[in-house]
Amino acid sequence: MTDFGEFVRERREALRRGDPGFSLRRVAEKIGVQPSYLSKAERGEVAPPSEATILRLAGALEVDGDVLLALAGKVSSELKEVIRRRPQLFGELIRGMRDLPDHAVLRLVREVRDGDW
Amino acid sequence: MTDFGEFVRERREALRRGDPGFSLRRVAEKIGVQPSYLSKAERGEVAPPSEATILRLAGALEVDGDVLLALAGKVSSELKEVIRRRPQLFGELIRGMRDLPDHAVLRLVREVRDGDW
DNA sequence: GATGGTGTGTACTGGTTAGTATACAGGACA
DNA sequence: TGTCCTGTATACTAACCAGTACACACCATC
Repeated sequence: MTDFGEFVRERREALRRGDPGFSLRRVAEKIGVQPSYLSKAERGEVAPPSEATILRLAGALEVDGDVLLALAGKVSSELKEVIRRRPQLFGELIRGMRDLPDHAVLRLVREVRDGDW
Repeated sequence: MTDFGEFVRERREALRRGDPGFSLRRVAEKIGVQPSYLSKAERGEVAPPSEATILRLAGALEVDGDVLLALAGKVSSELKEVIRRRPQLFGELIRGMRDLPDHAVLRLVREVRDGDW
């Protein structure tokens, strides 16, 4: 699960090349944690932060929240909430899509988005 | 979140009307927990059990695992795993389906099931 | 009236989560 | 040379999680 840390560090350093405001300390301050904690999280020395902290971090680093959560081995509680409301429906749907290729999933995404419901 | 407990108790008592093997003690034994713990879980005095225990309980009571997990405020880690693999795709899909009526979701379920991929 | 079943109350626990607080060493630059 | 910034090491913690262990009181019924 240290993909999370690697990703964050690389993303932050990349941003920092263009803006010194992305030092570890400044980002830590922006998202409201101790610099030592962010340091350890980036190096995978501690488990990834909580969902709330990850989402603030995603905001600060301008990356997709769901992606950063996934790298941390988590799923947004917003998505879980949707599933929890209709568990059998979403359970079957998601299990059914497990092995579908990306393009097939994407087709459904679009079908839903441009929904003719 | 005591819907979980109520549901379990009612389901168990219903089953017990036809089969005395569904006493609290016997079910607890079957799923491998202490009777006092199952008692408290049924009355909502403790938080719902872990995912693994809930799934064994669902098996013992012959109910859908996803449904019982949902009543416990959880989502199967199997489903989370599917989402975690393609977070942006599934993130958008699920968010997009949040407010769709059941029949629309069901249509997609069928579309996936009878997949013409 | 003991035995065996039922559910429940009380007390405790080891491990995990999500961090804080503080001190430290190295480099830039004035 | 001092001071300011960088990242990191060390030590600690309050709250929560997922239970266990055991004793208790209440019924049946033999």
